[in-house]
Amino acid sequence: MLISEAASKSGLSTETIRYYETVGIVPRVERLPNGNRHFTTENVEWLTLLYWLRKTGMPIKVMQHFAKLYNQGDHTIPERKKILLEHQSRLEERRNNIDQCSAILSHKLEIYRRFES
Amino acid sequence: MLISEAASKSGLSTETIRYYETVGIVPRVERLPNGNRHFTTENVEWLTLLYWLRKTGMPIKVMQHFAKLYNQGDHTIPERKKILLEHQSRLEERRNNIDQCSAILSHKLEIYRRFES
DNA sequence: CACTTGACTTGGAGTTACTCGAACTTGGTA
DNA sequence: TACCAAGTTCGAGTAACTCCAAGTCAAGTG
Repeated sequence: MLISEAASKSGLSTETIRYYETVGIVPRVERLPNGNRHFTTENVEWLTLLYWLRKTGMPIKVMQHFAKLYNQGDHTIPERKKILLEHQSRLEERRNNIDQCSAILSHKLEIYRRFES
Repeated sequence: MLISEAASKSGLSTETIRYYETVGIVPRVERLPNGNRHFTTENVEWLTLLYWLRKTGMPIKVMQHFAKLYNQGDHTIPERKKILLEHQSRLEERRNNIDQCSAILSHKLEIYRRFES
C-alpha cells in the first residue's frame, strides 16, 4: 500500500512517517517503479506500535534504541522488554498526573459554580 | 519569597517561571531593591495551577487566553469555566490513550515472556 | 493530445515549549 | 578582600513535528 493508506491505518500522518524514516525508527521500505514508498502490513503494525508509544510520550531517542534492538533480532528481547516495562511505569505516572489535575480542575469548577448562581 | 522557592513550591523550574513571565501567563511580580523577583503565596498558587495544566498538556496559547481572562476579573468566569471543562475532556481522552497503550504493551510483553522461557 | 487533478517525492524553514550558557550584579561568609 | 551562591537578561540550542515550495508522475476529461 501507499503512504497515505499506511498513514490512515497506523494513525500517523504521512509527514510523520517520512520523518520517522529519516530518523531511523521506520525501515526504508521498498519503492515502486515511480519512487513511491510501498508498505506491507507488517510495516503498518510497526507504525501502529510507534504511534501508540509516541502518543503516550515515549521520546524518539528511546524509540530509536528500540528500533535498533528490533532489527538485531530475537536475542535483544530482554532489553526490549525492559524498555516497554519502563514505559509502562511512565504511563502509570502519567495517569496519576491526570487524576491529580482532574481533581484540581473539579475543585476549581466547583468554586466557579458558586459564582455563577 | 524568591524565585527558587516559588519554583520548588510550584513544581516549575526557575527558567520556566521566567519564560512564563515573558509569554505573559505569569504576572510581572514585584521586585526587591536588588532587582530580584518577589513572589507571594497567591503567585505560587497561580504557578501551581499552571504547572498542572501544562503537565497535562494544555498549550501555552490556551493558558495565555486563560490568564488574560483571569486578569479581567470575575465576569470572565463563564469563559474560564469553559476552558477548564474542555481541558477536563482532553484529560479523559488522554486517559483512554494511556489505557489503550497499556493494553498493547501488556500484550507485547506477554509475547516476549514466551520467548524468554 | 493538452490539461487538470491529486498523490507522491525531497529539502528546508517554521513552531512550540522549553532549556542551557554566557556574562553580569548582588549579598553574605571566611 | 576574595569568593561563592543565587539572582538577572539575552540569545542560542533542542525535540518532534509541521508546513511549504517545487517538482514528478499516473489517471481522467474535453
